[in-house]
Amino acid sequence: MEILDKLDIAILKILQQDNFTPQRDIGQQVGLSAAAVQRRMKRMKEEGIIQRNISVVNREKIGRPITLFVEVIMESEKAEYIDTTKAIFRATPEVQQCYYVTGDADFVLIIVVPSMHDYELLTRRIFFGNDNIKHFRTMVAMDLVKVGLDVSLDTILA
Amino acid sequence: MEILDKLDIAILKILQQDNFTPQRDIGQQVGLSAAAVQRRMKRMKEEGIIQRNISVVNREKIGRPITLFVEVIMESEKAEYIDTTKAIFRATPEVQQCYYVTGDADFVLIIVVPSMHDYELLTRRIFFGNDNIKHFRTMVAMDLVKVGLDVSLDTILA
DNA sequence: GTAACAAATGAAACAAAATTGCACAAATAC
DNA sequence: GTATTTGTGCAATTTTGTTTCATTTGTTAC
Repeated sequence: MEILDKLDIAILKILQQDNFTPQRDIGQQVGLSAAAVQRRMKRMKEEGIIQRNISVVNREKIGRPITLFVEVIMESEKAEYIDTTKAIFRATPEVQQCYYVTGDADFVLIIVVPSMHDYELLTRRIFFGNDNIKHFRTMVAMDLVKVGLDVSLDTILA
Repeated sequence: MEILDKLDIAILKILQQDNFTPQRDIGQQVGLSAAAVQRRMKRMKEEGIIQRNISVVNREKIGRPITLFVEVIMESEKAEYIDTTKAIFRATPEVQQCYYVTGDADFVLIIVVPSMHDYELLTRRIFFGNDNIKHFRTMVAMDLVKVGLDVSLDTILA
């Protein structure tokens, strides 16, 4: 099976909000037994529909209050250089998210650091230390209006 | 208590990767009993250090393969207009993330949709339908190089 | 229509994990 | 020094997750 039915989606909606919800409670909400919920969760995990199960840590409370947006423009878009740069971003813990994009920029990064000073040091390491980077443009987040990895599950028919 | 010690951080590191790890296993890895792990998890949850516990759903597998970056520039930065716009973005399920930023743009959005056509329809609703939006600039993600909400916990002393 | 089959389910038994109570040890306050 | 607070491990208890199995549901073949 590869397709999701309404029950799967109802389960995912709950797990996307709180994956510590007991299977019994989920079952009650969606109209299934706990065993059925458990089997569906297992299947969706195996099929990769549920990618990960994680705790989200509050960045402010642990001393990383600065969130930054960075657009990176490369000198050359040769696959080799791009791949090297991807690997660097992937390996840098302060880079929370990295997207390779079309449009005005080549990469878009979300960076989380303790202070602007730390960001400055980071730029020296990962931007100025990389000859293939032509230019980068930084924006500082003032308000984390909405942060999550939720996917809207409303209009799914599949 | 408000401060995190080394054990808390070790626990968070594990939970950030996989919050289904049994407390017993966590305890073994960090050198605590399961009960102690459980108490620390409870405390961190209550203090908001652990913000949420969630499942991450694979966007491709459920028919939402398009990820977009949008920079939004407002006509006016009056608090009233900004707040209204924040509320709209917050309430739009396709808007997965929204940051209010300084710099060239006012908002940065990450949007997840089934197709470019759906994006076009969305832009009509949330951008063209909003007089306070002067301009927006879209970039299309070709590769989700790194996606997560992880916060680097390496250099914490606190 | 009905027989045969496959897939998914619920209930119950079972296993594993989380939670709580309690006594004790370390650190802090007085 | 003693009292107090805080955190701990262990063990008992409770809750949750997992497996088993008989039944139901839905489908296909005849």
